[in-house]
Amino acid sequence: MVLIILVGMAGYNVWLFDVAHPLYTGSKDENVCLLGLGEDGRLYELNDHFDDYFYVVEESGVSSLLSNISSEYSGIKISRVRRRLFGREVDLLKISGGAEELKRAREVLRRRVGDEYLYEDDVRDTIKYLIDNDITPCSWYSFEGSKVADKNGLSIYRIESLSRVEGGPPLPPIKAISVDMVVISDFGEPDFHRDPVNYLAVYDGDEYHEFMVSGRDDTDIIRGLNEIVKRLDPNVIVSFGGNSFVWPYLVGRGRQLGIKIGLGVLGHEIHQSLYGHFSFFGRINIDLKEYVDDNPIFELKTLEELAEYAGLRIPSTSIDPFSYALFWNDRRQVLIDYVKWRVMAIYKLFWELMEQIFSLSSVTGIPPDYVLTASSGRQAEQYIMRMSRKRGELIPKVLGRRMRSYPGGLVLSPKKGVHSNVAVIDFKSMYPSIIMKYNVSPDTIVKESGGDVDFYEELGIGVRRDIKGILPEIVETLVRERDLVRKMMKEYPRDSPMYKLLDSKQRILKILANTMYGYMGWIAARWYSFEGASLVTYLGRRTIRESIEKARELGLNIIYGDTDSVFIEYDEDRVNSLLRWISEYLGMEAKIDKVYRKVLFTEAKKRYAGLTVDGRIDIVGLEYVRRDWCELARETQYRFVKLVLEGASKNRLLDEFRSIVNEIRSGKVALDKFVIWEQITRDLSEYKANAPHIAVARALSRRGWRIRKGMFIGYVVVKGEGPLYKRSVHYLKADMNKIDREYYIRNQILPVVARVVEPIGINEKTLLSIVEVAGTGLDRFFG
DNA sequence: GGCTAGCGGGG
DNA sequence: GTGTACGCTAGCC
Repeated sequence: MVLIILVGMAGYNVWLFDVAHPLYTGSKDENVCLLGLGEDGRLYELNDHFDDYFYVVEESGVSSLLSNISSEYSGIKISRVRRRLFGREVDLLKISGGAEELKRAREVLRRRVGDEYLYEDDVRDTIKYLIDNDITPCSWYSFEGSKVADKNGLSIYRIESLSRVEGGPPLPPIKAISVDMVVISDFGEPDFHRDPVNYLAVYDGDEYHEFMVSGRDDTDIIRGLNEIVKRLDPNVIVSFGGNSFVWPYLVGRGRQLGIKIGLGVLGHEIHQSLYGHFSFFGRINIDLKEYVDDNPIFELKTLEELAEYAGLRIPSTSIDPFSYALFWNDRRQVLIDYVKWRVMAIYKLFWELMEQIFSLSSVTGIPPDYVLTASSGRQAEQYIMRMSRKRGELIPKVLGRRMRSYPGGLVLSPKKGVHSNVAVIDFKSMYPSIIMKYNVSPDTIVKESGGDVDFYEELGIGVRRDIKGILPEIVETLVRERDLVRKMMKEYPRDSPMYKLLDSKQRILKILANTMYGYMGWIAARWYSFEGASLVTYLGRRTIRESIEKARELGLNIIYGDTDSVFIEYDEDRVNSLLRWISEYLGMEAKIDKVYRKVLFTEAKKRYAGLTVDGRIDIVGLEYVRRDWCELARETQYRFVKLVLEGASKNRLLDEFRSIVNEIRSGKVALDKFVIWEQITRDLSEYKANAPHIAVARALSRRGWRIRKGMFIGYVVVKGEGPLYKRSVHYLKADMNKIDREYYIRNQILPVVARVVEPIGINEKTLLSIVEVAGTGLDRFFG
């Protein structure tokens, strides 16, 4: 890019959303392009030239190799540069040139010198282009350039200058459509080689468009999709499960029928790209399944859960994909109505979540097209890559590491029982604070003491003080940015689009700061540091231990503690002096997070229930919050927690237990309350043990279903002989009359109730005796 | 009873 | 494919 303004050039504001290789160019040297939307919603392709490059460490023989390479490939340029790598200066040769020559040069060097001497050859040119020019997606830029062409709604320019614009509108006008479909098979999993798309639905916010299979011929569906996308010309195509199912199926189906899936601008064919996401040229592909998949508030990762969370209407009938074939054959209209609900919900959810997705993209620098596909580790890494460039540091490589684990947070054994008036003290962003305060970073870690180094003898790890590490700098930047964004938010009404955008942004900045420690301890991270991660947790343990010692010294009664929190019997003055001490002597910030009027602990760590001063019930770690217990058990535990915290008598609790046992035996409890959900976490062939959900998954697999990692298997236990895995059946195949109610009473209800009543003196045997006599008619003589 | 496999949620 | 600590059930000997 040059900064000369030529006569006859246009200058516009664009909201950039992607980087790619151009579809149309005015000259051969235009090899990258930015895609953006104007303030009027017009689509721009902004072409530019970018010389890709990589670095090589100057080892013996490299120079002669390079002179051979440069004489063989005329486009190659070589220059000497100095960069930093993990805080140390290194001299390197920078090799740049056209894609083809560069690829050949890389191959020669990899073979002859070794991969470990090359740097940034493993970073995509489009990514480097964004980073080197400090361009972040989902942000406004003003560009100047000359027009190359105008193609049916796509304006193509050659960029001459580009500069960031602050204070523009939150977003340009955006057109979105949602897509969902029905595919079925006579035998388990639909296969695109064989099974047509039966039904496809598109919603544009105004009209519902549907396409129906004709016999077993779905060519009109595939063509219809191409045509409707061309006609509606959306900027965003949103789906739920697009990257994992809809797009690969449609691409496969199109190949089978000899029809291109031309959903990109000007009919450009969709293709698979980074992290496996599908890319439509000029349009943003958003798959909302990826949003729920890495958000722990969603238990089963369904569209219904997401819709409920956003306050949308939930359909009266939800249909599991396992039952699509059944409904298609017997109750087709019900299925079609359900898909109609889905596609409309997907559309509405995009507008609800749009700000979050675009903020995540603008903060991390990953285009919105695959920012949700990228794992949180990759999101953090992309952010670090930008910062490293600004600091003149190389992007390191991931080579030769072995798995090692290190100790984590400190957890105290709780004092069993029900405690009154307990304050929960926690450290504000403990790990990010430690990273900043102690300068812990992959580039500051040393193994020897001496010089300007803080040395930790217990670990044999030191930290340089002469430079500020990249992670501390990043965390500081994130914290500072967040403060700024929070200040800006105050200038907008709470329901304005700008407020929503800024609120999403500040949340993402916080999440990103909290991710940095985990990132550093992740073996696949470019900036992996085993020592750095170990030091962070070590300092965390030291901080909490010292705080607990001080609290005891002050005469406070410690009930429990975990990693960055301490539960203390609340004595306002002494707790306040503890907080002051933490601030003054440890240089860390701690606060009272909440106060429990009552809190119940068993002997176990990481499991408790509390009643807060404002009347809310918190349940942590207990079965109530776990999906691998049936809903009946979870609800029952909640009732007992509430009773115990409210001070119910033992007799009252025993009566309650008796009545639940009787209710289950009466057969009045609905089937879905007995379903236990468990996740498939690996390939079915890798399981060594016989577990119920695996046995059920294997049965589904035999019936033709592809069991993928991440799927949830819902099953119930039925009457019969032998181990559980031999009498567990998929919930859709279960018969209400065959439910083993005694199993549920003894192995689901009894333990979860016992857990929360034992601390107040009711033992499991007492409950068991109720199970054994209740319903026999003798129970009224006992208790 | 002692051990392992597997899972999920917490900080 | 961010991290470690932990509790618990079921299967198996």
